[in-house]
Amino acid sequence: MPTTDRTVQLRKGVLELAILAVLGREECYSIEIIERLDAFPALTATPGTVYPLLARLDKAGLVATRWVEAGGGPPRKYYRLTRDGRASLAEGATAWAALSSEMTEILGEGLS
Amino acid sequence: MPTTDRTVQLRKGVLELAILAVLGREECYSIEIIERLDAFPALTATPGTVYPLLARLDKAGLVATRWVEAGGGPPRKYYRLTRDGRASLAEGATAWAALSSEMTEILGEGLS
DNA sequence: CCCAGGTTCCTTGTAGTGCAAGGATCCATG
DNA sequence: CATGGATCCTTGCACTACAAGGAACCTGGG
Repeated sequence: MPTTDRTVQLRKGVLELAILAVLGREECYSIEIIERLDAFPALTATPGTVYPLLARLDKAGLVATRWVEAGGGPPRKYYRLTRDGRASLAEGATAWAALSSEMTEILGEGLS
Repeated sequence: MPTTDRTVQLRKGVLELAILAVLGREECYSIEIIERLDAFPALTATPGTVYPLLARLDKAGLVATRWVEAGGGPPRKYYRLTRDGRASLAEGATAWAALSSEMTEILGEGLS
């Protein structure tokens, strides 16, 4: 699915939550995160989107990082959730559930 | 539910679709739209958000407007969906369904 | 007659987000 | 040593949500 203008707008603010979810499962470095997201067509993101977002999460204390040497390339910066990050993920999942359920309802009414 | 920073971000781009859905059910004027949205806590919007959004929809040809005299106040500007607006609502509903299903999946994986 | 208040419309300025484009660094290989 | 791949990051633009505030219209009381 191409990145239409609509999906661009729909995804605003959602990517942060998606990235927290990816990191909730496993510690990852940036390009790994991008690849995991790429498995979900509606959540595909480019480095230009992901890097600033990770920097924001780091600054906010939701993720922590460590450098890991990698054979055949520069070291990789691994990101993992902090305690605050896990709490934020849980909160976000709740907020998402509410939004999702209300959108389903209003869309059901409107499409009649 | 207060308008936390998270819900603000989650809603980006979603309000347009919600408004199209409201208008899909019935022709409304601005304040009526705001009231309908207010019935959904995660979708509450202020006039400062809704007016520019309606202007964008009008400019894009997704809605059409007409003035209706109202006793006890200034005339009301009623908005209704155009054919393009209905098509956009249908497209948006599809995009939303995809996003929603993928978010549910990735959140399920991440919250383990 | 007029002004106070409710209803409706709209604009402006700020902060936050997604993204394309491009640049910098490190390592292995030829 | 130069080329290429992998990894990291920054900059600038367009778009969105929102708070704050302003303008026009009508009714009803003094």
